[in-house]
Amino acid sequence: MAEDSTILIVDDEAAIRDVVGITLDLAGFDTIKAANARDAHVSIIDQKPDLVLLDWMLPGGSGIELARRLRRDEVTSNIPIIMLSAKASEDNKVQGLNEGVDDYVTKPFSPRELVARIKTVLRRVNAKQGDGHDSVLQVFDLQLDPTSHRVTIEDRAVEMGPTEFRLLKFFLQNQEKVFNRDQILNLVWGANIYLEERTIDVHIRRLRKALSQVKGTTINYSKLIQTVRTAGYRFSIRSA
Amino acid sequence: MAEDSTILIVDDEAAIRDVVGITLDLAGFDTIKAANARDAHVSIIDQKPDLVLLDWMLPGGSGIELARRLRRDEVTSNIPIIMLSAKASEDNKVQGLNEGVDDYVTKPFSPRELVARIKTVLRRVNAKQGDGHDSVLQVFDLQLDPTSHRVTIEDRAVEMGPTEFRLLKFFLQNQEKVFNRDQILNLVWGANIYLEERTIDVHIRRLRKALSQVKGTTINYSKLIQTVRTAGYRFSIRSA
DNA sequence: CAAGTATGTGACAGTAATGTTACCGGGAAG
DNA sequence: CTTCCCGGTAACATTACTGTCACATACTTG
Repeated sequence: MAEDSTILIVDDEAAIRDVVGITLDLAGFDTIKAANARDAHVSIIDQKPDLVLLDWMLPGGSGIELARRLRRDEVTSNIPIIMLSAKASEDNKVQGLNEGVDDYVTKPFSPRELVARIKTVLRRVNAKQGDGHDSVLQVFDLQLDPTSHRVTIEDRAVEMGPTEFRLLKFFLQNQEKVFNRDQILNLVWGANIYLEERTIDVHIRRLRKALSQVKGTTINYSKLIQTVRTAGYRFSIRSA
Repeated sequence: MAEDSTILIVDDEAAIRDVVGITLDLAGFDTIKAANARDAHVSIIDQKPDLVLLDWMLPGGSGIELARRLRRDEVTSNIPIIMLSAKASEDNKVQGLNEGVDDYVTKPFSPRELVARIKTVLRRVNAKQGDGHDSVLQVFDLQLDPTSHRVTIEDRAVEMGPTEFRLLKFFLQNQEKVFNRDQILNLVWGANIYLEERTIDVHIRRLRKALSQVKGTTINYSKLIQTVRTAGYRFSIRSA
């Protein structure tokens, strides 16, 4: 079995992150950590954990909010979520499960219980979908490898910042479809983040610039990112 | 998008109403205001706002009471509600969400956050209704794809401006029927906008020109847009 | 045919949307 | 602590679209 599954731990308290992290390490899981909803969302988009352990109480944006957002976005909608909470209230529980959360664990919990629940959820999910996971995304001679976090054109490395990487990955996974700035913000940056929409234009510019780095290619890869006036941006291999 | 949505602001403090009102005005929303639950209810019935911003604490009838009432009445039950509150307590939040409230914003909040949340809720609500709305519209070898925001004739791209795109989409959805300029103005440009009716003729011209871009087709697609003298325009396939 | 009305067409200027550059502040790395 | 990198923003530059006009053409009516 995939005991080397990666779990993202989202909690604002470092102590909890550490305790849970150690528990899961001992159980043979890989762990990533995030202290707030924004970082969590970035990590999820970026690293595609196999499961998210999500605290109900998060500063600057509740966990339930993030859960809802993850469910809505088709890229992240199949990542299972287990909610962590100090509250034993049935109301919360019902609310959480309604949001598409896979399970609900109340603090305090025993390590053994937590691990058991994680395994149960993973088994259930894996049974549903035989997953070919982080495969390399490719368009013509452009390759993006989520695992090694690397982009190449005709086997030559393309330098870009983390945000441009996530943006490109998003586009590669959602080609031929126009997204307005609002959608891009929500899907690439994450929920509960409030930025100027023009920020996107700048990152689009940076991404196009990065793709133009590699000279002498048959295809102008920066042209694949198309502006659709008043509508947003689109990644399309149809241009000529 | 329809940024001309109308928002009803319900708060007993005039200062808050003003601040929020200005914020939403700047974001391009229309606003109505109410100082208490009764006025709010009247305004909602009367003007059918697209969304209600509702203060938690209201004199003579709490906001949550109003929210509950709105949900119960079938006429108002699908109007989204965002609760405003000075209380940061999670309990309130959970209770609010259980009452069918769509989102919950605690004071103090940044204008940007408020606007973003409103947009998110509106998008979610709008998405629910119009999901079969995104199918490809086709007439002979002319295709208009709302998702990729693209028009093709025999798989070749047709360039046109945003207004021409909307116009063509409108015609494809309403074929064989004559519309006068007034109707076209209202249905394509939107209500409460005043333009010279002749403006439409110009856009019709531009659309016809765009459709003539693609040469060598069996069908002259620009001919499908027909002038009906003294009556308006009609999109009809009965002529080719 | 002439006059009157409706629509086609090309050009123009204001403006909205996007492209581009530069700067600042925060956080990580050393 | 300093340095460097990066993300977000603002300011400026550029592009593309919109709406209107003026004139041309077509149709209608008497």
